[in-house]
Order: sequence, then C-alpha cells, then structure tokens
Amino acid sequence: MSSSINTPTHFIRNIIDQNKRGVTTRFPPEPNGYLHIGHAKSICLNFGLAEDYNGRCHLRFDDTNPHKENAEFIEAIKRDVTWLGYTWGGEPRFASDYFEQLYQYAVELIKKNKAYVCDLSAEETRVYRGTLTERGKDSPYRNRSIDENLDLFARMRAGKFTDGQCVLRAKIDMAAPNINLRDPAIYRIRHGVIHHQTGEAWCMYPMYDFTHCLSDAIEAITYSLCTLEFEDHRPLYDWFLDTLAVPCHPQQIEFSRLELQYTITSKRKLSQLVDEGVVANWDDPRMPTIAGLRRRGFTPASLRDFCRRIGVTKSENNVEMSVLESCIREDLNDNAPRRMAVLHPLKVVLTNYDEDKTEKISAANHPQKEEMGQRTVPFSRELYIDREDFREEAPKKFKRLVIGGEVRLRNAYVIRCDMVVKDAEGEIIELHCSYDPDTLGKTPEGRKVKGVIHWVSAADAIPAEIRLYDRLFTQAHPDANSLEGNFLDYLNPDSLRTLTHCFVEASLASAQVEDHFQFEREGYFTVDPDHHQGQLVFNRTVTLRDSWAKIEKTG
RNA sequence: UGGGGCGUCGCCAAGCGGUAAGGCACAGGGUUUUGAUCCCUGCAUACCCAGGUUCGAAUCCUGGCGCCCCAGCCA
Repeated sequence: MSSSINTPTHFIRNIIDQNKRGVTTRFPPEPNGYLHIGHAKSICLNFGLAEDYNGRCHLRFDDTNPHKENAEFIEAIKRDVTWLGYTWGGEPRFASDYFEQLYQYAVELIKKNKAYVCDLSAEETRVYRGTLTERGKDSPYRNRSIDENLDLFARMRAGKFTDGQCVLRAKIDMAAPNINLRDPAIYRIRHGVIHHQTGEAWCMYPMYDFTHCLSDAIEAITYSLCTLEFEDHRPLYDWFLDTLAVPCHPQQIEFSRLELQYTITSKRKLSQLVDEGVVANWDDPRMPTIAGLRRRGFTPASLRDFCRRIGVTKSENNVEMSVLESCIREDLNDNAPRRMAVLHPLKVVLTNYDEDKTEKISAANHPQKEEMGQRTVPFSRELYIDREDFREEAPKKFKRLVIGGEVRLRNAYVIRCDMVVKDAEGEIIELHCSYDPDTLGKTPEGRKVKGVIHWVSAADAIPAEIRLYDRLFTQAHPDANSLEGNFLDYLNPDSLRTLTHCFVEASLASAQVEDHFQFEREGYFTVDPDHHQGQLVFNRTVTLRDSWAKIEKTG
C-alpha cells in the first residue's frame, strides 16, 4: 500500500496505514494570491498521498471571502498545480458550490438551538469574547427563540440588514478555554461584492470554520490535512460535524508549515511585495511563488523532490535554502544540456590563428551522458572569455589565465597569454594570446595545463541579457517577531543584477522559453519569457557549487 | 495550572523499551578538457534538563525548562 523506497514515511502515512479506510484528500487554497513553496508542500502531500494510496485529491477553492479573491488567482492556482504535475479529475470544486447546502446546515443548527443571530457589533463581540485568561460572557442575544432566529437568519439572507448589523453565531460555550469555541461567527453580511463564482446571489457569506468541515464532509474527504495553526480549530471542526446530520466525518490532521530561510511565505506579505513594486510581479524570479520559481528555472521534479526531502512532521520545519538548491542542481545536472556563455566578456585575439578561418568544433551536450548528443560551436581568431578568468596578479592556487600562462579553452585548444592590451585608463581591453594547434582533443606534449575556461567566438556569439538572482532578504527570518522593524527593511539590494552585455554561443539562438541549460562553469540558466528574437534573456536559476569561491575567500 | 502544540547533529529527519538511519551543510582525499559532476572518508558515547521504572530508556513515569500558535464579522 504505502511508501516506495523513495517516499519516506511520516506520521500521517502511519495514521492512514492504521486506519485502512481509503484516501480522499483535498487541496483547499483561497484564491487571494499566488501559490508559494509552502503550498507546494501541501500540494505534494495531499496529491501525493492520493496517488500512493490509489485515492483522490480534490482541488477545492475556499472562496468564502469574495472581497479578497478573484478569477486571476483561480487560473494561476490551477496552472501551478498542473505544472507541478498533479491532476484533480474533472472540474475544480468551490466551497461556493455548497453555499445553498451550507445555508440549510445553518438552518439545521438554528433548529437544534445551536446557533443564533447576534446583534452585537464587532467591537462589542470582542469585549464579550473575553481574553486568553478570562472567560467570555454570553451575548444578550444568545437566548433568542428558535423561531426568531429562523426569521432573522432568513432576513439576513434576504438582505434586510446592513453589513455588520448582525451575524449568525454557533451557540457553544462562552467560557470555553479554547477561544475558538466561544460562540464563533459562522455567517457575516457583505453587501455589494460581486463574488467571482456566485455573482450577486448572496449578501452574506459563511466563515471558514463552518464552511471547511462541511465542504469536506460533502465531498467525502477522509483526511483533511492542514497546518498547525488550525489545531485549535479542530474541536470546532468536529463540533459542527458532530452536531449536524452529515454524511461522514473526515479526520483533520495538522502538520507544520514550511519555513524557508531568507524568504517569506506569508501571502499577505507576498502581496505587499507585488503591490508596492518591490518585485515586478507574482512571478518575479525572486519570489518563492510557484510561478516565480518556474520563471527562475526550477523544475516540477525538483520541487517535488524538495517536498519529499523536507518531510512532514509537527515540529518546526525551518529549512535552509541549500536544500532547495541541492534539489534543482541534482535535477539539472542530470538533464540540462551544457552550453557556453560569457557573462563579463573580455576579448582574446589569437595572434597565430588565421584571420579568415572558422572551425566547427564539436562539443558534448553532457559530459557523462553521450546520448544527449553533440552540437558544433564555431571557433575563430577572436574570442570572448570571462574577465574573471584572467588575472594580472593571481594567487598561487589560481589556475586560470595569467600573463605567460597557459589554459585550456573548453572543448578547444590550449592557449597562452602573451600580452595585455589596456586603454588610457589602464583598463584591460583585450588579451593577445597564441594557441597551440596540436591540442585539440589531446593533452599537450610535455606539460600539464590545469585550468579550463569557457569562451565564445566573437564573430558568432549572440548578445544576450542575463539576470543574476540572489536571495530576496538578507536575514534568515525576515518576518520573525523578534526582529525590529518591518520585513521590508531586510530586502537584499543585490537580489537582482542584470547583465546586458553578455555573449552566448550561437546554438542558443533557437532556445525556447523555459528551456534549461547549464552554462558551463557558471550555473544553471533558463530562458525568460521576455526572451524574443533580437533580445535573448536568460535567468540564472542557481550557480554551480563553487569550491574555488571558498578557497579564495578563506585564502 | 487559559487552551493547544513542539523539543534527536548547524538545518531537515528516521526511531515507537534492546543499545542513535538518511538528506542538506561542513571537512578531508581520489577521478576529471566544467575549481562542476562522480567516487571514497569523517561528522550526536548522545537524543532540552532532573529524577524514577527496567537487566536495558531517545523511546515508559514524574517534575521542571525552552520555543511556537490562539483573543478577525480572514483563511
């Protein structure tokens, strides 16, 4: 039944294994923003469980607060779940599909003397609720008759009251130590909002606690998985289902939400980044949204692997960025074809190479996977290499190009630097080198050349824009309560560096949006949607692991 | 004694009374026309603390301590 070798077990699987009652789960996003990496954890859990246990997982929009929701988010959410590799069978569901049934359940609650219409204002309600340590006190409207409540509730629906004039409340226990049980509101009045699904059919909307458990029951969900902050709501979840005549009673199980270091996963704050223009949009490659990660160059497989690696528990899930990076590197190392691209071009002239000559050099698309084939790269007298690969004064361990030194041009010849050409300001503008014609595909005679650098032929190279991304925040926990100030104070000013004068090898002319490549020695890159003929744009997904950077840093 | 939850390596995480899996990170070494990949090796006498039960405890009991969540007519 459960777990293959690569799906580690966890406490929820253990519960399912013990229960042996089939698996129907649901992923219930509210369409008030884009899905983020934390949702990916929930998606992989819910859809993954359904897959592994031969069950079903419903995509259900929790759309009970139309004021904050819209159709654009619905489409984005469907796209992201699909992109991650999951299907929900048929049409997505909406909590709003059940509004009429929910209304009838509310009537049933009133008839059972378990709900009442309360005229207290929001502020008064707060006072009556008590505090964490002091019990609340009963609303003066708590003992209205069933008939009066039935009439009032019908008039709420009919639009006879204004926003906030009254609410329907569950009648539970104002002295309950769990605040959620102190007669929670279950319907509130909202005039004038056009609901994206139901239009103007309703002027009042059910609250989450009432809606969620009943929607689960209506859909015959067996396991209703949610995050830890809903643990306190479970007694309420169970109370509604125990009090009402429902077809089944799903089991709510809570797990800890994902915290990814150096980013945020609060929809409110992500919205703020978009609204205030801190990032370009929800799919900005710096965003931890699924759309952002996709545009950054993450693959569905890498995200699923990430969710598998981080596990599912009830303890704090405070994950280092290195885990995510490891996942995407592992996927792309296997699957991304290699290419050469020069980010900071420095011209090299091979003084002993014929001026009119161009060779077609064959280069492997993957050093370990022959089946990925070869492509040809043009080689000529004038090339570009990266400025970082040449040093006038180099530390002893530097094994790239230095004056008088030799280096291997990846896939091509060994060259020696003979002369440095500088402009009036002393800036290096080009290097004069000579190549050894006897080193194509073979090691040179009598000497060892340790360094290998990448290059592109100047005449054939295609100009490109390359966008380098770094973490969005400078603090591991930018929204931690203990940190002074606003999370916006910890924005990383270097989270995006745009390089507009890069050169990539000719074969990249045909690259398509979302294609993945390894630019050798630089990292993994993907084609940005801004990419078009005449303007190639690549996003750096992640750098290669770089032990040289460590050596240089520590000396 | 407001309620709920959590505490196993720097970060995740197995473990469910029989003597601490694994991943990431980190540190060494080997191969290499990517300082990449790959391959070895190392990395908790110790499981928040203190008592107790037991031949035996991370696992059971008792008492502490620490951290997280809850006072929306948000979800």
